[in-house]
Amino acid sequence: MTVDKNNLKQLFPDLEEDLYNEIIKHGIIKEVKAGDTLLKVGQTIRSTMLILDGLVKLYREDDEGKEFFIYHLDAGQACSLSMVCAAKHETSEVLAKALTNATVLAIPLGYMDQWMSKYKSWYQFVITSYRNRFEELLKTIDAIAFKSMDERLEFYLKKQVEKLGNNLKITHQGIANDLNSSREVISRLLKKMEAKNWLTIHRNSIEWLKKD
Amino acid sequence: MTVDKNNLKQLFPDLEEDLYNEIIKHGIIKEVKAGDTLLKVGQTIRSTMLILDGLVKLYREDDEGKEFFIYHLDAGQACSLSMVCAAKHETSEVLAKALTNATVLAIPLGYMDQWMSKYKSWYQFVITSYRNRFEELLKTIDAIAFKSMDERLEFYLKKQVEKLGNNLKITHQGIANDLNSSREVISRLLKKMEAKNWLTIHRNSIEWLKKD
DNA sequence: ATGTCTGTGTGACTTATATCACGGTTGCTG
DNA sequence: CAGCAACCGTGATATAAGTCACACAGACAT
Repeated sequence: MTVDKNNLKQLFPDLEEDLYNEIIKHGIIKEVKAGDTLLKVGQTIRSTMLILDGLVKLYREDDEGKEFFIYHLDAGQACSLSMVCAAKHETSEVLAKALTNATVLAIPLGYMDQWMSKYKSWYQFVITSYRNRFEELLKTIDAIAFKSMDERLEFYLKKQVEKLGNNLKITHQGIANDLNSSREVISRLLKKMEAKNWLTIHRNSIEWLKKD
Repeated sequence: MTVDKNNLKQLFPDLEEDLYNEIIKHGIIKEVKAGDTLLKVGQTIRSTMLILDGLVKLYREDDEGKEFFIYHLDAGQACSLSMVCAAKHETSEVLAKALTNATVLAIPLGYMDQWMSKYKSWYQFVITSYRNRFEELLKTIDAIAFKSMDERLEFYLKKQVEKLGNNLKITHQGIANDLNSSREVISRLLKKMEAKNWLTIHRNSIEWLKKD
């Protein structure tokens, strides 16, 4: 995949003309396959990443390697963490995995700083990015602090449907991992939701029916 | 309380000379009393806040008004959320309360933008602030996603001790609220910790003994 | 078709946490 | 001092979630 200016404008509107040119000039395109790890916990970050295509999943990892899903990044978004870490030459605190084949644009960290003072739109973009990620994190906290498993499951499925469509190719075990629960619990809860006609369960997939 | 440059330099090192002058010139000092609310959920934010003195507690609120503690801000820190919200004229997502009497410096949001491109040190400060808050949030997520109540309580008490000293003036109910648990549970867990000589329980206060 | 692997369904059980219902203590206030 | 309110301790019980054990079903290779 290649990037041209129109392409960029669609994904990242409201940037300055010159900035698009710079991005095209200095950004390094990377293609990753579904399932690939984009960012490991503890990895030093040398560039900011803009998602051009595909869907990326962010996880938090615990000591024993259990992966807790925190949020998605999709085309037109930036990995705020990579921004902030990059700016301080620090290491990653999260795990990022491509859920689908994806294309990302890596911006070497030098430009990040430079553009920040040179282009007001870049500064706006970074700040907005941050705010959005922060909000996602707060929503995640709400879910685990205040909600029970069935509500969290509903919330989770809705997020998936929003990004991936009504037909989710996912296993019960996969959901359990993302929510840091266990397969049996998820299976039983899904059963209840099926009884309420919110969804239908198939092998290796779930079809979401509920509207609102 | 008033601010002079030396004062500022101690609290916020590594900023440019001119920037200190601007901060003093344009910042508005606000004194708040212990227990006061600095920021309500849903409130529109018009300025960025720098904490000059005292300790502020940040909460996330649920639909029924339950308050879940997320992190502290103390002197020398900035409310990142106020920064990001300010930049977009948006409303607050969190609740901030002064735990002690506190002094904050409000920077009208216009300067926030201006300084961002004018002073590299300001940009660095904002980004660093962000990163730190983000990390706190991730730690909070770790705690609730992966840990059990006793571990969370320990983690919580340690954070309090770090900020407030070994003698915590707090009730069991207060802790329960912060952790979104119930008084009885906290009482019982504290009992166990007392048996392990980690702390001693007094009426209205807890004395932390554990070293490491 | 046979075996094997992965995904799913389900009952029985354990455990952590929440809730209920008390009773006791401290300390303030009229 | 009486009375009240806030704080704390504790047993009984309820509930949600996690764990264990096992059975079964579809997919796929040999």
